[in-house]
Amino acid sequence: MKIGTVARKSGLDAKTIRYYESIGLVAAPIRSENGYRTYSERNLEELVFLRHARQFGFSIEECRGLIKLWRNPGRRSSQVHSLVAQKVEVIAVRIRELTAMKGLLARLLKACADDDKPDCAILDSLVTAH
Amino acid sequence: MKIGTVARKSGLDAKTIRYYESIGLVAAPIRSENGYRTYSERNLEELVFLRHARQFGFSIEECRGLIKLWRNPGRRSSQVHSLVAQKVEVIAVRIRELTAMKGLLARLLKACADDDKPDCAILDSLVTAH
DNA sequence: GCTTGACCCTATAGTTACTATAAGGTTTAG
DNA sequence: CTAAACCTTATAGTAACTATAGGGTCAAGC
Repeated sequence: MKIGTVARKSGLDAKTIRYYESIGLVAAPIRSENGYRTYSERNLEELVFLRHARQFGFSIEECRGLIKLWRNPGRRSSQVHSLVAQKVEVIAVRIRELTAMKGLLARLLKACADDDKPDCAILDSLVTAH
Repeated sequence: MKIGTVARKSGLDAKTIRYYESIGLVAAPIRSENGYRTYSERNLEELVFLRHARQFGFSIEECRGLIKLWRNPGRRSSQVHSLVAQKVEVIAVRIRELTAMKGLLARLLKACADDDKPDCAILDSLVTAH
């Protein structure tokens, strides 16, 4: 399989795949005579794994850890559980932050006249406190 | 006021203030004889405005627009209203995305045995589909 | 007069996770 | 034979800082 094919099958961009290789997140695949990267099914599987992990919000460095666990038969499922539980907590915090932000902005929106005059409660709020 | 003082008063880091100046987001303040930046109350007000706008999730470029509006007596409050309404929508989308992510991860957490054995439903899910 | 510590300055590189660009080589369909 | 669709590398750009190196300034205390 050439890079375009694994790109389509894995759902990752070819450039992203080369990038992952350049930072050592995935092993370099073998090359065909003309220098093209040639991927195996196992390579593809790894890329799919990475796409999913990234979609779940894991950073590249966290993905490194996940792959290590995945490749390690001596792992304990509790290790994975703990990683994911932590991630859920981080996401929950971010959601709370964004919800608060949205609430404040929505309040400002209501206070703003939304007309042709320059007076604007939103700008006023930004100058003073929130 | 020297940079350390406006930093404390505005809630921005001194480095951030220099950075904002370097990208032209705020005007360069006058310098004292020894080359130190000297800030006026108006400078401080602008930095406070920026901190608030950034906290509300506006990008640097959006902040540029907000400051322009703020400084423009011929503005219409509807212009500001529209900018903020758009931002609220973006935040709402992000919250929905994160909520979906969190839901999926929480489901995986429940499926994982969380014990000393290597078998892990989370890793399995990452390999196949989500 | 000298040191110490808290300031201030600039310039440059690093961060995250790609994305874009330049400038080329290869393969395949018509 | 050529044009499109691939593939290659190396380098720079993105957002919004943050860190580092390597220095200058200033006030207080001995």
